[in-house]
Amino acid sequence: MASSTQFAVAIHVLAILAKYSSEEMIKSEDIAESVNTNAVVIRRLLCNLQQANLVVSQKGATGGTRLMKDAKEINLNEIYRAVSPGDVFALHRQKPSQNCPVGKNIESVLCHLQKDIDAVIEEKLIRYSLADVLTAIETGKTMSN
Amino acid sequence: MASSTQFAVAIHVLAILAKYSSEEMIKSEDIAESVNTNAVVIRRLLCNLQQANLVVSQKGATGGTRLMKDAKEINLNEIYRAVSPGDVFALHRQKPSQNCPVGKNIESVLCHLQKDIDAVIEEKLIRYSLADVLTAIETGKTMSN
DNA sequence: ACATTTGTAGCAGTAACTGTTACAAAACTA
DNA sequence: TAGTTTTGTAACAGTTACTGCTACAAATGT
Repeated sequence: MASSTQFAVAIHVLAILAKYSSEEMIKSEDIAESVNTNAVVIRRLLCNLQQANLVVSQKGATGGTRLMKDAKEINLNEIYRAVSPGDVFALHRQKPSQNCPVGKNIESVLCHLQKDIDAVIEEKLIRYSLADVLTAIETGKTMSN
Repeated sequence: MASSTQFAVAIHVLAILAKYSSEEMIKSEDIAESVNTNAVVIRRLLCNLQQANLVVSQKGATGGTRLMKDAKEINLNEIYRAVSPGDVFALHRQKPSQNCPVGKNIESVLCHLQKDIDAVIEEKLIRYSLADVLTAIETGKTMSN
């Protein structure tokens, strides 16, 4: 799976904002340096996070980005959904043969399974807050729910 | 995410084998027709399933593939691991800056989170058997654990 | 006016997966 | 033994998605 790094980077970005943005707006350039990527990649990601009402950005000379709410009030599921990394597994590319009893009905079963797995991921992620992540980063202890 | 269809196709293939292979070995060509893809794609997948001891194949004129154990004895986690669809989300491509306190420690936090999510998926999948899938396909009822 | 920063379009490079052809190896049939 | 069938595997083209980059308009403060 050529799965996306967006969720990982989003957590990284938000952790930086949680740690520093209460004092001043943080520039995409500075975030990019910590993440070790291009500033445009960060700005693209920040657009998604803005749409999810997790951060606010401001243009101009003194511009930058800050968290829109307290790190305790942001859970990892919100972040996950904000960057919409798609499903855990993909369904058939080509529609299965409708002549085969199995092919005819498997799609609906797989679709339900997909949602089922998605739900357990959500249940897990919702228990962790951005503040928990920051604590784990600062103390070196693992998160536990 | 360009995620793989392999898990979905694997379930499809195994459901066909569960339904039909007790009577005779099933050819990759016939499976491919139901899945609506090329026979080589199916054979590649069957190789993985063989390595996981889920199916047995035989070359030659009367060859084909059949399940290696009863559909009740195969759970979806075994199938998921057999086709190893990678992780739910990817970690950073480029190593984060080790000069930034967040960048320095985030990788280990994310890695733990990855394993954490992987574990809940496993817990969920392990509760469903291939027989459950076949029942859902044949009755139209959704699987519940 | 000028400098700075976000927002966004557009493109190249990379990586992964699917689909296809081709053919060797194995196993049965006659 | 010769011929047929099927798996196993290599090799390659096409597609898709993501990342990284350049460029520039729009906004904002000095």
